[in-house]
Amino acid sequence: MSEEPAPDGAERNDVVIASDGRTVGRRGTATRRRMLDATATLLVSQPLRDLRVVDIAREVGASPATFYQYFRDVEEAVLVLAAECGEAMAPLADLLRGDWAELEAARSFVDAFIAVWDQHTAVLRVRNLAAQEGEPRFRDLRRSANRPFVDGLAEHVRASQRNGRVDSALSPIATAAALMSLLERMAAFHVELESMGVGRDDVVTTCAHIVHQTIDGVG
Amino acid sequence: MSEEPAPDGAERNDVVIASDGRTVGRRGTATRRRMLDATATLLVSQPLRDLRVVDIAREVGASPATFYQYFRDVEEAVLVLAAECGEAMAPLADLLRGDWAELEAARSFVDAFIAVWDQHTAVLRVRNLAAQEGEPRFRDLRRSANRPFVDGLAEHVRASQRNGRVDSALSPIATAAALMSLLERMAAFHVELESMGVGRDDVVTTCAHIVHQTIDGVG
DNA sequence: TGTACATCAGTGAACGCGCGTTCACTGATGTAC
DNA sequence: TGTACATCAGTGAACGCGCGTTCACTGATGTAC
Repeated sequence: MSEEPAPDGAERNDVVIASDGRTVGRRGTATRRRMLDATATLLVSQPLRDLRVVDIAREVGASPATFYQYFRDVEEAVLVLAAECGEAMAPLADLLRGDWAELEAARSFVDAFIAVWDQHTAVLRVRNLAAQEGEPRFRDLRRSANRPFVDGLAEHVRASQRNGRVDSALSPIATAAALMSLLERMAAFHVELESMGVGRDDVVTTCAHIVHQTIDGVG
Repeated sequence: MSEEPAPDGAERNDVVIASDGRTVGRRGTATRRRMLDATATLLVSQPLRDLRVVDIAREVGASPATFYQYFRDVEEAVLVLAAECGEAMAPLADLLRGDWAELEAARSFVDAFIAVWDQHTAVLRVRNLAAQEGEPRFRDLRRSANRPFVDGLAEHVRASQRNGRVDSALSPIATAAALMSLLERMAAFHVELESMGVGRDDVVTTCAHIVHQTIDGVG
C-alpha cells in the first residue's frame, strides 16, 4: 500500500523523479544527460574503479551534490549508458536472418557488430569487465544485448548440422557462445593489433571467415 | 653508486629482502606464501577491487603490518600469483608442435589449456581483467604467457595457407589472436554453461573443432 | 505586460567512514662459544 | 649442554587522507492572473 518513491532518475508515467522527490524538467534532463556524457568520456581514459563522483561533477562544471540529484552512484550512471549501448545493438539482429551460405552475410554482421563497438568502446568494455566480475546488473545487460546474436548463431549451427555440413559433435550453444566471445574481444581490442600491422579490415575479414566457416560448415 | 634497497619481496642473489631491509628466512618465506595463498583464495569470491590488505592479513591470522613486510600492496601480491600461473602455462607450448592434421592434436591442447585455467581460474581471470583495464604489468604477464600459443597458432595458419588449405585472406596474427580470445573466455566461464546443459567436455570438443578447422583448413 | 508565487535546479561546506600505511615495540628463532 | 647475543618475525595502535554523501541554503525558471 505504501507509495514507494521512484528510483533515482527513473521514469514513471513519463515523469522523471529526482532523488529528493522533485520532478525533473527540461533543464534538469539536460544536466542529467551531460553527466552521462561526461561519464562516458571519462571512461575512455580511466577504469570504472577510478571514476569518482567528483570527477564527473567537475567535468560538467557542477557540484558533486548535483550528481546525486540524478543518480544513486557512479555505477547507476554507467548502467544507464550500458543500457543505451544495448539499444544500439538491437537492430543488428536483422542481419542474422537468411541462410548465410555466402561469406558476405557473415561479413556484414561482423562489420556492423564491430562498428557499434567502435562507437561505444569504453562503455561496452566497462560493461563486460563488470559483468565478468560478477556484477549481476551488468551481466544481465550484456546477456540481453547479446542474446539475439547467440540464439541466431546457434540456430544457424543447428541448421547446418541437419544438412550434415557441420559435425554433430559440436554443441550449438557452446559454439555460439564461443563465437560471440571471439567477436566481442576482437571488437574490443582490434585497435591494438594495428601496431602489429593488422588493420580493422583484416580483423573483420578474419572474424567473418571463422564465423562463417564454423556455423556454415565445410563446402 | 647508491645501493638501492631491493624491491619488496624480491630476490637478489637468492636472498629475499623484506620491505624494511631485513633478510627473509624460512619462517618469513612461509608467511609470505600463506599471504599469497590467502590472496588467491579470497579472489575466488570477490573482485580485486574489493580485496583489502586487512582481509588478507585476517585470513592468515596476521596483522596488516605483516603484509607490508612482504608486499608493497595488494596488486603486487596478485602479480606474483599471476606470474606463477604463467609458469604453469609454459609446458603447454610443446603441445603445439607437429602438423595438427588430426583433430586430436587440437583437442589435447585445448583440454590442457582449459585444465590450467580450471586450476587457477580466479587468478587468471583477475589477471585478464586487469590487463583489459590497461594495467601494464598484468598486460605483460598475460602477453608473455600467451605468446607461445599465439605464435604457434599463427605458424600453423601460415603453413596451411602455403598448402592452400586456408584462405590467404586471413591474417595469421588476427586469427591466432581471435582463437586465443575464444579459448581464454571459454576457459574462464565454461562452468556457467553447465546450467544450459553444456558440460566441460562439450566445451572442449567445440573449441577443439573450431580451432582445428580454422588453422588446419577444410579437408 | 508585469508582478507574485510555486517549483525546479544547483551548491558550499561539512561530517564521517573506511582503509592504507607506519612506527616503535615485543616475541621467536638461530648460533657462537 | 647451556647461555648470551644477534637477527628474524610479527604486531597494536594510531594517524591521516580521500572520498561519499547530505543538508540547509541560494538562484533560475516557469506560470497564473
